[in-house]
Amino acid sequence: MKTDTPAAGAGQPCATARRGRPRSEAAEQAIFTAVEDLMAGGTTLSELTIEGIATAAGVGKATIYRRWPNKEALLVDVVSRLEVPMPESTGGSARDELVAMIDYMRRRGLAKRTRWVLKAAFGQMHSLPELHAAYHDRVVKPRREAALDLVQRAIDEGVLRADLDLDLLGDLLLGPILYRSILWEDSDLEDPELARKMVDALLDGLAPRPAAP
Amino acid sequence: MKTDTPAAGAGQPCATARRGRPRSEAAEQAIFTAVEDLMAGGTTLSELTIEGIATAAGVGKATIYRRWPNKEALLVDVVSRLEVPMPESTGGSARDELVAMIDYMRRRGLAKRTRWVLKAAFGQMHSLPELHAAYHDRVVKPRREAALDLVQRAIDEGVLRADLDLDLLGDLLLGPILYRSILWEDSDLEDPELARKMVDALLDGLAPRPAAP
Amino acid sequence: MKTDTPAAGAGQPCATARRGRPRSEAAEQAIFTAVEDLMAGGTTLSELTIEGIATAAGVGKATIYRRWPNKEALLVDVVSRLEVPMPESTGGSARDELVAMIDYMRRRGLAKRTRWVLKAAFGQMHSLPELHAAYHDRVVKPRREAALDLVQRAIDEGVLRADLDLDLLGDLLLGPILYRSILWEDSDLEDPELARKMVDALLDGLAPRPAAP
Amino acid sequence: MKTDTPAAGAGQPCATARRGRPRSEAAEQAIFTAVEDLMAGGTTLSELTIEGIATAAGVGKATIYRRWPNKEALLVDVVSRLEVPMPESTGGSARDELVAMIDYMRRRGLAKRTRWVLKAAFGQMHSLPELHAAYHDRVVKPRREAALDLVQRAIDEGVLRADLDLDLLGDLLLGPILYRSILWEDSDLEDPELARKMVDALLDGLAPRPAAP
DNA sequence: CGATAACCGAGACGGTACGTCGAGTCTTGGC
DNA sequence: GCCAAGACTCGACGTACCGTCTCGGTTATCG
Repeated sequence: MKTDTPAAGAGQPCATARRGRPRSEAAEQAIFTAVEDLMAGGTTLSELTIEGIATAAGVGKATIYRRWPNKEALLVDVVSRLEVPMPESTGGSARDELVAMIDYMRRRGLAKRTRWVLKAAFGQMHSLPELHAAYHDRVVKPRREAALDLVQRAIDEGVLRADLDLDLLGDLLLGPILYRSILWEDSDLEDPELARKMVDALLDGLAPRPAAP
Repeated sequence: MKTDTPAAGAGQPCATARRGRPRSEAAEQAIFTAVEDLMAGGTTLSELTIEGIATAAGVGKATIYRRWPNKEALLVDVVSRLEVPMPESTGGSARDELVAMIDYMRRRGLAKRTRWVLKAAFGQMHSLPELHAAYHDRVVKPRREAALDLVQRAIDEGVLRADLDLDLLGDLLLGPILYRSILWEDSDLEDPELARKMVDALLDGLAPRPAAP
Repeated sequence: MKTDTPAAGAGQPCATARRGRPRSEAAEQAIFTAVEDLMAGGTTLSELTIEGIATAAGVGKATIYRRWPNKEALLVDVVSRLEVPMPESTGGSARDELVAMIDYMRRRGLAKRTRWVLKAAFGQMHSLPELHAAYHDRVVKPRREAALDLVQRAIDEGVLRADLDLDLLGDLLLGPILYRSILWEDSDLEDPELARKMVDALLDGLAPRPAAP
Repeated sequence: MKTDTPAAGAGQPCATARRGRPRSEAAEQAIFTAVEDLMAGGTTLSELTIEGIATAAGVGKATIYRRWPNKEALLVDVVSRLEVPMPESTGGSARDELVAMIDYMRRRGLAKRTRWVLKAAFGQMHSLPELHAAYHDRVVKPRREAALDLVQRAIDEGVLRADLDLDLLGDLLLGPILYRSILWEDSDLEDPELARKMVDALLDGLAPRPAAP
């Protein structure tokens, strides 16, 4: 997803020639890099200051405030940038793709560079409703829709039951892995078979099966 | 959970009578009430200042700092006070108790006065690492242990499969409801049958069953 | 006083035709007018910003900086432009011309459009040392020289005593009216006879004369 | 003149016990000293920043802003503090006292530590009308009144003519020395006989006297 | 019962970061 | 090469809180 102007989700190409010096692409890049470096370097969110970012990026504070109204808005964009796209459909079976999607989320939760983003996304976001909404629109909703599309396909292919609510199915499948990603430590995500185990268990059911006849 | 002395988990009973004026119980109560009121009134964690709390409580700042070393410590206590205990075991079937536990979490997510705690716990708390850790130790972990005890009992009773990892079972059962509590809107929790539907679906499995022979 | 090129006292006539678009006379005029309007409108020197001038003049900041290196230099030119020349010698008696000179200063102190210059000259300019120095060289000094020339002529004509220091005489004559112009309110300058009264009193002496024999 | 609270000219002793920690006398002193040191050390008024003062005084910015609303207000107080009282009446002849008063102003204009104050007083003051008024009330007016009292006494003693306007006499006597103090360089004030010369010239008159019969 | 000690509210203290504004410079597209 | 517009870095502005520290005053226990 390309987003020319970082602040607005729906960037209008702005055919009418804008006047004045254009915003520096380099400065923007430097700001993003500075935030990522600081966070990757152990700075906590509450220690992360605009002044610190500006200094680290070699940029004036005004250059930051020209682009984002406050720290949170900047973080939303940093987060959006870091969120890598979900894997394309492999064309495999719906069951395999469910495993792939959950495994992608597991790996996303492990990625060192983006892990703090995930935590922050479910964190600071709530402080600023409109920004939380923006993040929701740009990151959460598309993913959930993709996930629900996949769930629907699984139903169509007979991999999932058709008698259950679509939302319920989605939450039952995604809730556990997201819960682990956000709340628990990395160690809980390290098992490479985790996604498959989850799908297997969910599809087969958690109750013991009577012995097959 | 004992919380006699608010400052620390391990309160010294202080049998040796201390001299001087004792700390005012009323001031303490006013502080707690002020924080709860502010948070319930829409204040976010990052907007919540010690000065604001002191003013709202009609209390001097020093009176707060005399009891807690910093904002995080105060919040840990506020949160601990609000978290109501999980329901006692009803002695019913393990399946019913699983439903009861999940339903308790659903209702907890709906409770107006404490909802901010839940959201903050998974959200804003990440920016206050000590608060997050303390909350985890004092609230999350005991509950998870209680939940896992229940899961183990369900396994023993033959309600849940014995061939699955205990942690995995816990996450598959609790992840979806917590995910909904934290991330989505209240409307997603309003269905009183939600807990039962989840347990039914999880136990029976999400895959279609072949027609019974 | 020549002020052909506004940027510096010593303007190069630039006979060699310079290439490119010539500087806009209109822009320059707009800048001068904007400064005068702003100052006449109550803006103080410290409130007077280059950005404000540029906006008021409908001009880019660079257009200002292309002509003057800084705010002080611009103000020197604005002030120089406003200072109207002293009246030519009327060829009358030295005493009449002294009265005329002092009366000119009185009227100058009353002129609405330029009064701020006078106040600023003795006041706010001290905070902008270069402006103050330049104003001194280009406005104050020539006038003082003209005044001292007149004083010398008065001595030669026997109107003023020859046994006094020239500078002292100048200050005794000019000090009072300038003092009033700068420090006191306009009302103190409204008496049209003020200049004559001053000269009469100064020449006759402030001490009572013994009754003429 | 003692002024307990520096901000207000007419300090009410505040019999009603004020609560909270009282303002630090030491901090106030440090601020005054810092300003005086900076100015004496060559800092110009426009280079004088609140942050610089705070740093030099080892004081937080808020401690300054708690006392004065802005830089100018602070300067008014600094200036008022530095203005030394006029010399007491010596009981000598009115003519000698006139000389003494003018000589006091000459020396004041020479005093290194306070010279900048004089310049600033007639400078920045105009920018902020109400502060200019305050300075006028607390410094200028009392002095002018003292001067006019002296002039009146001189009239009564027959040292000055009775047929001239009191204000006019005051300006003719004080204008020249103030004019020199404010506008010209130090060199013009160095002659220790200057005050006497001025009074002599003014009283005797600037016009040549016919030879006494 | 008076001394002593720890509490209380209020609010000033030295700091740090905030978000804004202006200075003086640079970079667009257009004339 | 000038023009308007507006971005750039830099640094000061005045505000808000932090966590600490006096103030005058209150309420306990101890001697």
